[in-house]
Amino acid sequence: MINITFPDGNIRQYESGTSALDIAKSISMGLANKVLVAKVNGEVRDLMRPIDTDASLELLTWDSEDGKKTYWHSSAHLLAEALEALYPGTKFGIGPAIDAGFYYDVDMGEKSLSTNDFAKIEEKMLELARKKSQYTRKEVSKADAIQYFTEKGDEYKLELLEGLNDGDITFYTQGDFTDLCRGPHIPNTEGIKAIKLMKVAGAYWRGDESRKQMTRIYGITFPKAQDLKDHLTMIEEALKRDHRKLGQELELFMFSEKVGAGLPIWLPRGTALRSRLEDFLKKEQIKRGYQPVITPHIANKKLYETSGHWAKYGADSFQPIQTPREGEVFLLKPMNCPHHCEIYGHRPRSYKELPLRIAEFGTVYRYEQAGELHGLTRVRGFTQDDAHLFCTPDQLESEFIGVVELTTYVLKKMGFENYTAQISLRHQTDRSKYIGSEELWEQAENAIIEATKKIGLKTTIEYDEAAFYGPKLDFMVKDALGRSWQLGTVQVDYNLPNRFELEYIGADNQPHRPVMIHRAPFGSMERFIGVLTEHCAGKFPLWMTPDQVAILPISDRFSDYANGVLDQLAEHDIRGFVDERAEKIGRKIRDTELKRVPFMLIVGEKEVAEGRISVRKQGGGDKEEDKGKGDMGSMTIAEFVAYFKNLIQ
RNA sequence: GCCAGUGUAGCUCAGAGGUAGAGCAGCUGAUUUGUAAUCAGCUGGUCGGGGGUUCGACUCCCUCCACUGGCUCCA
Repeated sequence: MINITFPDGNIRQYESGTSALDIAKSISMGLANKVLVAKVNGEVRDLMRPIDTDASLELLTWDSEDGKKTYWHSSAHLLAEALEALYPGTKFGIGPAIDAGFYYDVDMGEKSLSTNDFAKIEEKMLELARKKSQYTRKEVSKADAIQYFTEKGDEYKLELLEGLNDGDITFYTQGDFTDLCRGPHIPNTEGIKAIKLMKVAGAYWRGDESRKQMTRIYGITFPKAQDLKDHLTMIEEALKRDHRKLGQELELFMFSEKVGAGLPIWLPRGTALRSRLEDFLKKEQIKRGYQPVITPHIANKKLYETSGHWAKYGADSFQPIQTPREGEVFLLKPMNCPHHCEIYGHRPRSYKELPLRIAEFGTVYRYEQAGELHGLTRVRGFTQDDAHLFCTPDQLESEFIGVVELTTYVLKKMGFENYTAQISLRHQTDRSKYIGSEELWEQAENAIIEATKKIGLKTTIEYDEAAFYGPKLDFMVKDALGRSWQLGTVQVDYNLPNRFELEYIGADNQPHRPVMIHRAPFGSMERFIGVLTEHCAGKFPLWMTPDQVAILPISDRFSDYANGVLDQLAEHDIRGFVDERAEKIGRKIRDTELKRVPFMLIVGEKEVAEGRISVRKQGGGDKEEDKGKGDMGSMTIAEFVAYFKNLIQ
């Protein structure tokens, strides 16, 4: 007999060799029907596998992350089975579960798959699912595995096998499809009821651009049709928050083919918003001892030869600017740091003036690949809220911590709670992409790791995400569709001070090399505002929103009174406009709601007579159930100003 | 840059080998209005650019550009 411990601490005895599914059945048939996979001593395993030692057991259903992942991974196998049935000769790469669904990378030879083929594949998958095929696990020797895939002619699986040890190899079979797979899987295909293929994409084999591009098919499945429906509705809702859509509707920014791809143009309302963010940070930086500077948008090529940017990115950048003078070459500024290094180095520096913090809202230009451009979040010309801190090695930690605190403060002030602080380190083995000595890199990496530990910042570690001159601490935030973007960044750099031969005279009267911190709390104004827009669905925090109030006269007889109200509010730094159109009040309210103006002040006969305003708060959006919820009744102007000020703090 | 898709009026979209349509927006007029769309009339498009096939192309083919979703990249 074996002792099985359940998550609630309960212990029950079973015969050795009992499967998790049997155990589930012993508890209730309802559970047995729902359970997808088991967690045995912390390891996720097939339900059918016998348990032969004392163990802790968790029975995972659709409600758990691991349950969903297993279900989706099994769905990927079902997709593969369907593809093999419909397109014989298809070769298979990998087919994992992802955050929402799964994909399979396949090589279909000459066949070019498009979304038009989806219906047919989905139908096939459903047909196969209804056969209730078991997912059966089989341990195979490496030799047998190689033989199987050699006969099948699947070179991708053979390549995957190369990386596996004999004795460690398992096959899973459901229906007519057998796959090399570690598992685990759900018991059978019966529970896969709702299937939707989402998109096709090219994906390089093993993520390597130099290798074959395979066809990646994304899909998602659910146990109930309603779940799929809800999922699709959720995506639709998310698309309404897309900053590209809202940016157009709210007239924040635009693009023009004539100006060029990836070059955002800020409209008046967007500029107002952006300026407010800039002013906020500028003020904060002054408080914290930063000195604003301004540097030009182009610089001599020599500057970037010194910094290393020319060697690293020159060929893939906007190409050099020639002048009438032969041999004279300028580049559009891709980064501000070389300029700031020049500022540091323009005269001898004493340890007494360190840390030196110089800040610039610096606009930079990078030739991002055409397929990469994306609204405001990936552009070719953007403004970094950049600063460079030059300090002694002793000051590094406290400066670093100060910068992290500023960044988290800014994020909080903007209403971002769900960000990840990611330590971006070098590639674990390939060191060819970086400049600088091993020793300096280690120093920089340790500095980041130690400092974040010290302030108790929760971090994740990602390899192969460092800048070419140093490691980074990146603040990652997700957009409406769950895509992750880097906003704020803090980077410790020992390399550029070397390349620019920066020095300070220490207390010992000897020259020393400063350490440099690059940092940008927003990251770039463009990306930040893009992601911010999606987070608040266009309803920006009151203090930064372009128009805070709209004054809506019931008819033009009350225009004078309305304008008087506007003037009075302006005296209290409350900004807005009067809607003097000859429209009904319902119309004015609707238009104002769509513009996401936080407050509507309605004035008519009654208000004029009493010297008051009727206040309506912006509703929850264009939804029926949110309508009519915002009426706050009547106030005096002074009451409204007090209420408003209190909201802003 | 690569794979797949899209491109019709300012916006959202319909249409289609015989020369383009709706709603909203805009303009004009009427309406003076009480918490999410007042009514009427009018204007508006070399159907993304270029090339080809055809008696005829917005429609079919090629190519370029832009955009969308991924991949790779991201100082």
